[in-house]
Amino acid sequence: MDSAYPRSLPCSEPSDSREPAPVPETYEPEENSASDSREPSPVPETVSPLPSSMDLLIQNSPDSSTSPSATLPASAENGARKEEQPQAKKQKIRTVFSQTQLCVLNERFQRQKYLSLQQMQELSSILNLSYKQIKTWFQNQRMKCKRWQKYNWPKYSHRMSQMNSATTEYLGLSSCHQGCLLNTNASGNLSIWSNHSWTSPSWNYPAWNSQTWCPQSWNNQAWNNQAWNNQFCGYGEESLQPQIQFQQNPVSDLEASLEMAGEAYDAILQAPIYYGAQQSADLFSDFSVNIV
DNA sequence: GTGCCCTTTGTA
DNA sequence: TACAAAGGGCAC
Repeated sequence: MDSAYPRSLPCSEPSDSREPAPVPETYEPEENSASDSREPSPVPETVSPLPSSMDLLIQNSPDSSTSPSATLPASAENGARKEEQPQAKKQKIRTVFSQTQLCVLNERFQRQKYLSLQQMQELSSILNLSYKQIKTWFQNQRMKCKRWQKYNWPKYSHRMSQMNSATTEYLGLSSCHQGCLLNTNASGNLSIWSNHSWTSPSWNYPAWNSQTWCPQSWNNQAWNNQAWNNQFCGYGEESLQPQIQFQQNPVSDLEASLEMAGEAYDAILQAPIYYGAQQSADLFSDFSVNIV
């Protein structure tokens, strides 16, 4: 039944939803080719916030859709190159993004649902992910948002006037498995609070149970003002586990990376622009997040 | 021709 | 069961 979502969604897709795409995505095939000039670093084993070793493989993850010949990355590269058996379906590798990666991605997504090629590349290099992964992630996030809105927003638009009940309900259905907070305290420490494994007793969409962490960057007023706020307001700090903490060096690796990007981190600092001064104050005060 | 949307696949 | 990635169709 929900097999077909309207092409124009409530998710307020930017008119330029077609992704600026200054450059054709044809790079994909090359993704694993030597001409990876675009891919900052196919991902070497340099940094690795990556939780799973698989990630390294993905970096070269070929885009079968465009290049059937592009096959197994790294591991198989041993010359074995499973030589794309015409019909050999490439094995899927499920990437498990790290908290850090998710935080940055989410932060970015909150601000921008569509990234240009360059922006994605930036992110990919910062996070040590492939462009394709970034792209896919954003794609998935957009879809998640759409579905979330489609299935849940109506309810909230309804309760707009009933903030309290909306809060309760939202908390009941929001499961931010991937959510996390970047906590920059007064002392300059940056920590990431993750809220893993929150369950959602009452989620409406089957496939959505827990993979939804929907950002507030939608033009949707109701969402901006309520849902997002509520998403966090209800979570006591006890439910937030510090996943990463950069205690001594204010300029942690992550922070440094973000600064290099000049965007992601900036996004954090600019968070208030999404809410009103008051809203952001309320929102963050609940978590003792002091943005300096 | 290229990229997005949506569905399906398949691993963790 | 969650969710990243592949597959297919469609719009521009």
